[in-house]
Amino acid sequence: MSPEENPVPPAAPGTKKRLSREIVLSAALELVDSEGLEALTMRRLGQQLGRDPMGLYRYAENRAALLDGVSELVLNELAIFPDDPDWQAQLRRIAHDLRELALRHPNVVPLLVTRPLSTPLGLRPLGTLRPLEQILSLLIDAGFAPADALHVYRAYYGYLYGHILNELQEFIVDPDENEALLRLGLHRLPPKDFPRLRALAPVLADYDGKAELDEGITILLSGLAARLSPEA
Amino acid sequence: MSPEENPVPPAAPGTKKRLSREIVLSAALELVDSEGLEALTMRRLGQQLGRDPMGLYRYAENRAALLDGVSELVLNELAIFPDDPDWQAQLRRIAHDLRELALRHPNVVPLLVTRPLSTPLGLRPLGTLRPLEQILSLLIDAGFAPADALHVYRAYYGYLYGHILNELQEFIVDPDENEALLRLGLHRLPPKDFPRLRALAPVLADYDGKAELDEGITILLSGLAARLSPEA
DNA sequence: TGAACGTCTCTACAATGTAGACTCTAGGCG
DNA sequence: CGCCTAGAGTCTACATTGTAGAGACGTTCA
Repeated sequence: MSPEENPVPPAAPGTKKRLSREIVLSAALELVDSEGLEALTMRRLGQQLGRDPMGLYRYAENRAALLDGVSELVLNELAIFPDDPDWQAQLRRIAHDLRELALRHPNVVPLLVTRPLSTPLGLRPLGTLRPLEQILSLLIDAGFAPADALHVYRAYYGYLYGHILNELQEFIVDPDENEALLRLGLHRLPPKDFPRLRALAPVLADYDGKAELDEGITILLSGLAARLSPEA
Repeated sequence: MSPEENPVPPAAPGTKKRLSREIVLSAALELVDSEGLEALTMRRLGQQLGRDPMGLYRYAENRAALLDGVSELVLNELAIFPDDPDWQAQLRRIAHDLRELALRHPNVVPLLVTRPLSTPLGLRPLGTLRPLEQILSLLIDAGFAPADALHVYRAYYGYLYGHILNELQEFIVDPDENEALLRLGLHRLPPKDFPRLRALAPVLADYDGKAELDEGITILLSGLAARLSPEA
C-alpha cells in the first residue's frame, strides 16, 4: 500500500473540505448513535473525520463541551409550535416526539439527563433551553399565569423525562431475544425475595411505551388543568 | 520528610484492619459525595483506604461494578414498608424519602439514573431491584391486579425520578449565591429569544421542591386511583 | 516443617484528554 | 509579483486513567 494512504479507511474518503462545528457535531452524534457514548473519544472522532484529533479543539473547547454540543444537536430535532392554541394537544404531541427522539438516539439520553446536572441553568447551551422557553410561551399564551406555567412545565417535563428513562431501561434492542434475555435475567433472582417481579415476567416482556406515556400524560394534564385553570 | 512517609495523609491513619466490600463501597460513596463522580478513581480510592489500588479489584470486578455498588449502597438507605395498607400514603412517603436521599447524595443521582440504562433489568444489582419488588408487593396487597400494579409503579417512579432530576438541575448549593448565579446566567440569554425565562428569574430563584413533588404526586395518585381502582 | 491458598503489592502497558510548538495555506498589502 | 501575517491543521509529548500479570507475604492445614 502507498505510504501516505490512511490505514483506517472508515473516514469519509472525499470529504477533505473545510471543517465546521456542524460537521464535527454530526460526526460525533453518528459515532455515539452507532457505538455508544464511551466510543466518542477525540482520537476516534478525529479519525472518523480524517483529521488530526487536535483540530477538533477548534470547534469544541473540551470533550465536555463536545458532549454538550451533541445533546444540543439532538434537542434541535424537536419541533415546538408555541402558537398552537390547544396547549394540551401540543404538549401531548411534544411528549410523543421527544419519546421517539429518545428511542432514535438512546445513547444520547444519558447526556440529556446528566449534563444539565453539572451546568447551572443559565449557562447551558442555548439549544438546550429553547424547549423550556417555548413551552413556557405556549402555556402563558394559553392563559396561565407565568408562575403557574412554570409549575405545569416542571410537572410535565418531569414526568416525561422519567417515563423516557423508565422505558429505555426496559428496552432491549432485538425484540426476539427480548423475552429470552428477560427470563434469563429474572431467573437469576432469588424467588424468595422477588416473587412479584418474577411472576410479572410475561407482562414485562410486552411493554407498550407509547400507550403508557399517553395515559400518564392524560392523567397529569387533566389534573394540572383542574388545579391551575388556564383561564384563571 | 522521611522517605517512607506517605505524602498524602488523608487516608484514615488507624484503619489498617481487614478490608470488606462494605468498607470499600462506603469509602467510595464518601469520595463521590465530597468530590464528585469523576474523583472516584481506583488510585484515589486506594489512597483513601491506605491500600494499593489493585487490592480493590478483590471487592469490585470493575470500576463499573464499583459504581453499581455505590448506587446500590445509596438505594439501601431507602426504607419501604410493603405491608402498609394505605398504599397512597406509603408511596407519598417513599417519594419524599427518595427526594431527600437524592439531595443528600446529589453526585450519585447520575449513577442511579444512567447505570440501569446499560444493564438489562434482570442483571442489575439486587439492591437496585428491591424497591421495585417491594412497591409491587405494596400495590398488589392493596388490591391491584399485578399488571395494573406495574402500570402504577411505572407512572409513579417515572414521575418521581423526573422530578428529582428537575429539582437537582435547578439546585444550587449555596442559597446565597443562588439568585446571583441565576441572574448571572439568565442575563447571558438573549432577551429576544428568551423573554419568558428571563422574566421568571425571581420565581425560579425560590423553588420549593418538596411542595412541588407533593402536588405532582397527589395529581398522579388520584388520577391513577380513579383509573385503576385497587378494589376492582 | 512444608505446602497450599487467599490477600496484598509492584511493575507495566495501552488508552485517554490536552498543552504547546510546529507547519502549512490563503489572502491582503507593499 | 513577493512577502507576511493570521488562522487552520498537525505533530510530539505528558500526566492520568483502568487493569493485566507476576510476585511477595502471611495464615492455615497436613
